Amino acid sequence: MKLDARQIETRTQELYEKLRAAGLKVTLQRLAVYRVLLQSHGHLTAEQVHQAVARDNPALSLSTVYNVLETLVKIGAIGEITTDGGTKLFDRTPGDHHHFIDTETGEVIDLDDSAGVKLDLNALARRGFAVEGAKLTVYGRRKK
Amino acid sequence: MKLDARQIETRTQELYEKLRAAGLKVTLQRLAVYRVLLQSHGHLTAEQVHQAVARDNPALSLSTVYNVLETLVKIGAIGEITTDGGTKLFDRTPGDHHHFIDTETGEVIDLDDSAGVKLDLNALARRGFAVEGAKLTVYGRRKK
DNA sequence: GTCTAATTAGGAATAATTCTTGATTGACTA
DNA sequence: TAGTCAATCAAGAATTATTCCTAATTAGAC
Ligand SMILES: [Mn+2]
Ligand SMILES: [Mn+2]
Ligand SMILES: [Zn+2]
Ligand SMILES: [Zn+2]
Repeated sequence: MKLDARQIETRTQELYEKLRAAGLKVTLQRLAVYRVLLQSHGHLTAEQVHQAVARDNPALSLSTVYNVLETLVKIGAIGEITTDGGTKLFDRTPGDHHHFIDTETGEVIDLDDSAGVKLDLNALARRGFAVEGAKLTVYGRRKK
Repeated sequence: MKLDARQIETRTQELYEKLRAAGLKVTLQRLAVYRVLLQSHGHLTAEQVHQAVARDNPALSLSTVYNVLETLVKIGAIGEITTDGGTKLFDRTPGDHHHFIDTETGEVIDLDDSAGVKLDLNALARRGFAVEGAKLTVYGRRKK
């Protein structure tokens, strides 16, 4: 699912705020990398980000992409997930949320609250596990 | 949680059967690597397996450890998980199951059925997702 | 015991990520 | 608006986990 123009605008404003709040500079490189993620389907490798960024901005180096992505993760502007194969993906959406991975296409889809995943970890707490967070990955095929 | 001697014996028999069923040879290296995992707390990196194996078997090379682990995964004798940091861990227990990761110690603990995790994915199916499997990772601290 | 395909040891190759360093620049100041 | 400087960036080297390659060894069939 792609974001519409309005959502991208809102998220871009948020980036300015988060950078300022962290005392970091607003640079062309940070904006470019962030926008690539916002405009994507949601989950990209560093290399994919670099390629997409390079279309408009061929001078932006891969190590800068890594640098910027790390910074954006640190200030909570984006997220980061690691798939079973070990591939690291940068995630348009920060914060804990669940994923569906299509076993045929490899596509990664966010499962937000409306997706209807019911997860109850209360019994864990009663057994001495202090739960701080949880990540679920569902595998299968998306029909139609 | 470590396995007791009886469980290790049973699992070792299973390895013989799985290797035979797959038409593969029973080698000293395969037995040694498998036993290290059975005797561990459950989840080890390839390097940790190599170090543990090297105590009794210093000639067993790291590339053989990788080879053997891959074979054991392929025949379903062990499992493989990738943590959020990207670390690949080989898992004494094959098949889909959930994990708890202690955010303080890094320890990985299996959550079997008795742990009381309740997961309901039926609503997903109604929304066009054909579920084949699911992996949950819970983060937090184990008390006491 | 012989034979042969499977397996192993050792090292080279690969690939993703991180590190290092000198050049560049965003943002504050006057 | 220009000066200043710490923050940031580009480029490439280094690192590290994993995979690949190949000649020597060996399990298991006969
Ligand atoms: Mn997401
Ligand atoms: Mn397990
Ligand atoms: Zn996501
Ligand atoms: Zn496990």
